Amino acid sequence: MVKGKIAIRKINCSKSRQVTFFKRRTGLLKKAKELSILCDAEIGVIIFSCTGKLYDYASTSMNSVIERYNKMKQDNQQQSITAAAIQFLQTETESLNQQLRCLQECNRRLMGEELSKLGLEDLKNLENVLEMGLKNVRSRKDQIHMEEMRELKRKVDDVEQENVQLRKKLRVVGRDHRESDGEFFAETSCNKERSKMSSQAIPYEDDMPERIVLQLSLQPKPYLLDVQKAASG
Amino acid sequence: MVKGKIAIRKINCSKSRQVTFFKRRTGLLKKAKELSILCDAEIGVIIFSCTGKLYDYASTSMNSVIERYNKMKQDNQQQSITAAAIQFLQTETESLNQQLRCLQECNRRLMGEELSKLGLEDLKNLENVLEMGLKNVRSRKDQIHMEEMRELKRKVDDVEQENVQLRKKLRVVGRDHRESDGEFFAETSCNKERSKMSSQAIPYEDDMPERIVLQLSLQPKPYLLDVQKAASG
DNA sequence: AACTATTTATAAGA
DNA sequence: TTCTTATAAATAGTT
Repeated sequence: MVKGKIAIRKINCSKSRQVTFFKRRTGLLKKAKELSILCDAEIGVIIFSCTGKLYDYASTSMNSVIERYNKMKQDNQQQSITAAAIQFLQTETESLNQQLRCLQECNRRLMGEELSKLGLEDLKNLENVLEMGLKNVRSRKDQIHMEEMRELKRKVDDVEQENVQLRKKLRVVGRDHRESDGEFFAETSCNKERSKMSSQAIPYEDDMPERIVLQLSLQPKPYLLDVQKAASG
Repeated sequence: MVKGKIAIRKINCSKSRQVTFFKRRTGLLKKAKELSILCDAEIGVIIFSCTGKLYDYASTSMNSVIERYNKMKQDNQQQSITAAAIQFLQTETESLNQQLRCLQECNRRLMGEELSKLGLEDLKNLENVLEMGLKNVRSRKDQIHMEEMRELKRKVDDVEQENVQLRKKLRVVGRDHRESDGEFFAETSCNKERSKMSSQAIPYEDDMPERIVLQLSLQPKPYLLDVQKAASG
């Protein structure tokens, strides 16, 4: 615009660009200031250089300007969306806390705690639920025992089969080599015992723990503490 | 500043101020645009006229400019705080959901569901917890029964006391009035029966429900659905 | 950063 | 608001 006007397009020469940026930036901010004073306007100017440096001017304060701008643009993201997000998250958090408290109460009752507020009808229901749960747990436990037994029985059978085969082979080899020991191929008492065991169920070993511990490994304590904190906070 | 330069102070004449505002505002926005293009800068200009009208320019978008500005000013309210709030709430929500899932799993197991993943050791613990819970529930039930019984017994005693008093009074009144019926004051068979009952425990009426309903009134279904939704969303 | 030739911006008036 | 015009300001290119 002076001494030969320039085209308004990005200045390629980095050095010139830097100088022009300095001059025009100064000019722009000066003009902004003058306008705000002359016309009693609230003005904010934000400039980021291509190197990322920030230059700004605000007649009042940038926060005031931005806030006013956001207020004016009702459909604005900057505020409306974040406000909505906060609202949503707050509601969700509240609801989750409520749900947690409810579940916790339920849990405690299932563990036989805090029963004083319950009426007879509730207690009867609770008793039924617990009985059913206990039945299921025991049933599942028995199932696991049965499976383990089946597995063991299968193994014993396998080993016995192998035993029979080995004995046959030994007999053949022994005949070829003219054995001298007549006892060699007789069944040992140990073998007799095993073959008896394999033909009937292995007895159920009921190793119940000494006394009840009211802390399930599936519900660790630290977790419960966190819940308490979150619910009260 | 032409045809006689002006001082940079608020223009008193409303008309002039308005005209100057128009001219300079146009100029400022033009300069801002040119600077952004020439020097590849990100620029945002926000102008509020003294009448409250908004004029703005942003080389990219005002949200982008404001966001970048806020990011640069770490100590800013506009975003840092809301961003932190959102961050916090999101973390909290996540944690609460996690806790809910955990508690739900625990709850289901206490109700004898989803046991397939548990090992023998877990099942034993669970069984113990359920036994203990059941014991507590039954104990509480008995306690309530006992209280009710005590209450009833007390009432019976009271009524009997009253009865005795009434009988005494009647005897006095009867004597005064020369009664003719000798049977009048004898104990009735009903009275005899009652006095016997009051001196011993009322039999425990075990009205167990027909069959188990796996839904506790203290854990309503709609609530569980909500939890599922929240956990999966 | 300073100089200066010019272009721009714009105050005042219409 | 827009146009005109005289003139102040801004600034591109150079030193």
